[in-house]
Amino acid sequence: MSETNTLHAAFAGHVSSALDALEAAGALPAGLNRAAITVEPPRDPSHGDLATNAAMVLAKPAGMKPRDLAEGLVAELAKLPQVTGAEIAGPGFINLRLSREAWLAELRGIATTGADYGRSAVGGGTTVNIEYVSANPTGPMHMGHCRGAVVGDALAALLEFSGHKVVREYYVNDAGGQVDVLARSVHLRYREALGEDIGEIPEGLYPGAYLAPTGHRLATHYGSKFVDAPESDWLVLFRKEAVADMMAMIREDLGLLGIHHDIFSSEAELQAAGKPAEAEAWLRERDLVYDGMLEAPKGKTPEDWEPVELPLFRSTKFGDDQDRPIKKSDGSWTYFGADLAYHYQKAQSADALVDIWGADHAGTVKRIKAAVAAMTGAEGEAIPFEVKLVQMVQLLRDGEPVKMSKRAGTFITLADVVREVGKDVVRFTMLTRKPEAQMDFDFAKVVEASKDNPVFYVQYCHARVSSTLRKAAAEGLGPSGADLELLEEEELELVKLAAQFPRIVEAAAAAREPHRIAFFLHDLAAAFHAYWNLGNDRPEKRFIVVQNGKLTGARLFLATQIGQLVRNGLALLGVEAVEEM
RNA sequence: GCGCCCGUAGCUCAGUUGGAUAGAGCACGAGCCUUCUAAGCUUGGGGCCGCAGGUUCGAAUCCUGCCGGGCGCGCCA
Repeated sequence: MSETNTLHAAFAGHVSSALDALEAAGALPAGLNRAAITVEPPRDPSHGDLATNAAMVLAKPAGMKPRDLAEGLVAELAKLPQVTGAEIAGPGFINLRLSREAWLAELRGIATTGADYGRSAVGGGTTVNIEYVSANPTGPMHMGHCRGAVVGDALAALLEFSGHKVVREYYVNDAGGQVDVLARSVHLRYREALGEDIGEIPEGLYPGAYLAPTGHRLATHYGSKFVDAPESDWLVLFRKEAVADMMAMIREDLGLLGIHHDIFSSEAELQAAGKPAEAEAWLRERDLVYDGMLEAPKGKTPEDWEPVELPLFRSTKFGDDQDRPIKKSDGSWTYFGADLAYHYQKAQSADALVDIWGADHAGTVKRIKAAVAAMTGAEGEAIPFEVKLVQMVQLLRDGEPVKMSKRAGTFITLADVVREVGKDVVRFTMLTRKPEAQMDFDFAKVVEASKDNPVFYVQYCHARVSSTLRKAAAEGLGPSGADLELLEEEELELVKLAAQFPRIVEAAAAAREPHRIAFFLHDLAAAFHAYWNLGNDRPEKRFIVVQNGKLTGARLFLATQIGQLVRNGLALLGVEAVEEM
């Protein structure tokens, strides 16, 4: 792993060193908590290139006035060769201006590090397990699964880029009642394959035609031996076979999006291995599971409510609203009972856990967080665990909601959408909104070739760089880092924006928010296009100025690095950059 | 009834995890271009960051309580 010492990272270090110097000189008490100190570009560019709040953050614990502290810091920071201006502003900000050479050096740094620009070691090599998709193995993936799949996958790439080991995991819910339904549905298709007229698929079974091949396969393999056999003879077998086929289909769907998990964990195998039972015993020893009665749900009082004694996990002890059953009255495990053991298993081989769930499961976040806290926090700190909820996507066609009905067979699958608009459009679009906000996916808009469409806008930026380089090559010109001092103010602004990429990546990784990368790319593209447009009216501002080879070389060098940055960002999102449009 | 998410320009949304005078696109207004640097450009107006308190040097951001919208809520997955 190549660690990039980027300009922003360097300045965080410089501020820290300056504080060390003040401490050594006795001008600042030692051992103050510096966690809240930031070094970042101010919103208002007139305030300079970088600003730090260090003086304000430390003033109180140091028992000093912010300005006094700031003066000492300014004196230290002004010694740095890259700093051309350091001043105290507002309530105690320190604003720094950096030399042209400092920015040009960063531009060269992008060229040197290339595809690794933005990569960092902030993750410290810790292992993060990300569980995403985990769609029930009862049919092909539909658009409801798509967003979580993309967000999870982009997050995985982002965390890897930021110095984490990442495990991409899929939890296969192959043990519950819905896979029994699946098995029965397949049994019907099996009979169908043997020539029986099965008529209309009964209510309560999966009607999808995608089950027919499985039925046919079983018919070929087993003949008619299960046609009239009791369910107990075939249920387990049919369940297993059907799940295997469904998972093959789901993997294929995921492959269309470029998504490949490292681990597929089976709920059924987990149960067969006795993991939930182990967890229960462990929890009972600590009085975290007890036999008790659930209260009737409040608000709506169902007539069929009957209190039953069940083994309950004390999730209320960890912030949940109610204790939760881990077993049903028939003795089988609840989803939660198995999921609890599953999370414990994941925690064994990871330093942190992330789950990406659909918003419809929001109600169960507290209990699983409670479970992880209880099971991993028994001795020492509980493992860091986050559940990221992604909101639903509404499909639109020319502004009209696409009507879907599973029964009518008109639901749109993920494969349909990828086929229609392409993997890259799907992936990028899914990241153009923060995950916790609902989003519309309009088939017409996502493929529109206009600046209203962020996918196009960002790709166009990359294509423009490529076409410019092609055109220059035809003129015998190419990028060169030899005369970068010829770059002017407008070009330098572009460099300053580009140089923010590493901190955007770092912040996005820390917040587990890959969509920030997409927004940064859009900003970068906007700045690039704006610069490009200067050349419309002023030919001397174009990238290619034939009569000035040195200037052209410098500008092409800049363009090359912008293109590199777009590729780096898109790579994190799992989107391929295009050479032409 | 309870829980979670959301509420930012007319619309769709960002907002660097507490920073300075809150941003972008669309739409609207005004100019420009008639081109191959093509899938337009420049520029302007537009805000009680849902409301009210609180925390502190400082709040769109954190806390509390309301209002409004969405989702969920039993041993389903």
